[in-house]
Amino acid sequence: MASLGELERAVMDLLWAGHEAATANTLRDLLAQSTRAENGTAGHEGKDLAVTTVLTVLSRLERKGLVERERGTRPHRYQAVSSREDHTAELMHEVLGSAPDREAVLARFIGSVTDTEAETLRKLLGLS
Amino acid sequence: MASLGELERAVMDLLWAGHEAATANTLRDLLAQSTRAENGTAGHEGKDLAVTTVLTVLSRLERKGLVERERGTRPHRYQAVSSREDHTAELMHEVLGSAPDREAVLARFIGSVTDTEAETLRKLLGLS
DNA sequence: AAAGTGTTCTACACTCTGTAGAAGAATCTT
DNA sequence: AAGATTCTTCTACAGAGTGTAGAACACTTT
Repeated sequence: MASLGELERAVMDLLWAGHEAATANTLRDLLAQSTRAENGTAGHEGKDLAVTTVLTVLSRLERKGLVERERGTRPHRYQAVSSREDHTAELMHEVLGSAPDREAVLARFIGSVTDTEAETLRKLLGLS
Repeated sequence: MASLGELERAVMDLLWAGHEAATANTLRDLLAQSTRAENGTAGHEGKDLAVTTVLTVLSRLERKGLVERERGTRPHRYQAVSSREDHTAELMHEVLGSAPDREAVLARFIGSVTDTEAETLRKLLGLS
């Protein structure tokens, strides 16, 4: 139910990062910037997308339930429905649920978690 | 890097379930069976796929690194590269890694885990 | 009302997936 | 060994999802 294209992902990342509601134009600019950053500023300057492109993507993200838009204000403002953390955690549950033997999956999962993460988990599970 | 179509998924499920290496034909039969099962045996009888269809899917799964084939034997035999549990756990890690703040994601994740699962996790982490 | 700004519709190319026929390769039969 | 049978590979196509954007329509502002 959830799988994002590259651009969709980039947009979500922006919305998640500066979590104020943003307009399509703002996002277009931010996208241009990040692309530019990736290519080390040299030549190849970040390809600026058309605003309509961004709008299309935003509509699709809205349809997917990841983005919400304020239709009241004139330049519509968009924002992520849930935080990146919530969304990611939800995804993890979805994946976990896709296997019949969840416990077994958890075992494997824990097996390859970093030490810090294990510590975090212990803390979280200890208090409950 | 991993996202399966419906049929691809069905094939993987079969390979994961009866984890002997299977031939395309066997799989085709099993697929027909499971489809039939789903539709309650009445009319609509499970649509039998062409063997070539199954082979195509298997090739794609091989390309994706999920399936391995024995080319020695004549009817080639296919098997899953890793167990469903390993694969699922790996996927979970992939998802987890897709967010910058893993610890935060883990917190949310733990927050909505069932009691049994929490218990399992505690055991695995050596609490209790 | 005209100009400017923003949004929706429509469209097209490309990739992925389901689906399978045609053609080529290996194996089995007699 | 030739023919029949079985299996695999190539090629193809349709439908969905995604990136991309122009054209047309709607709202604001002056």
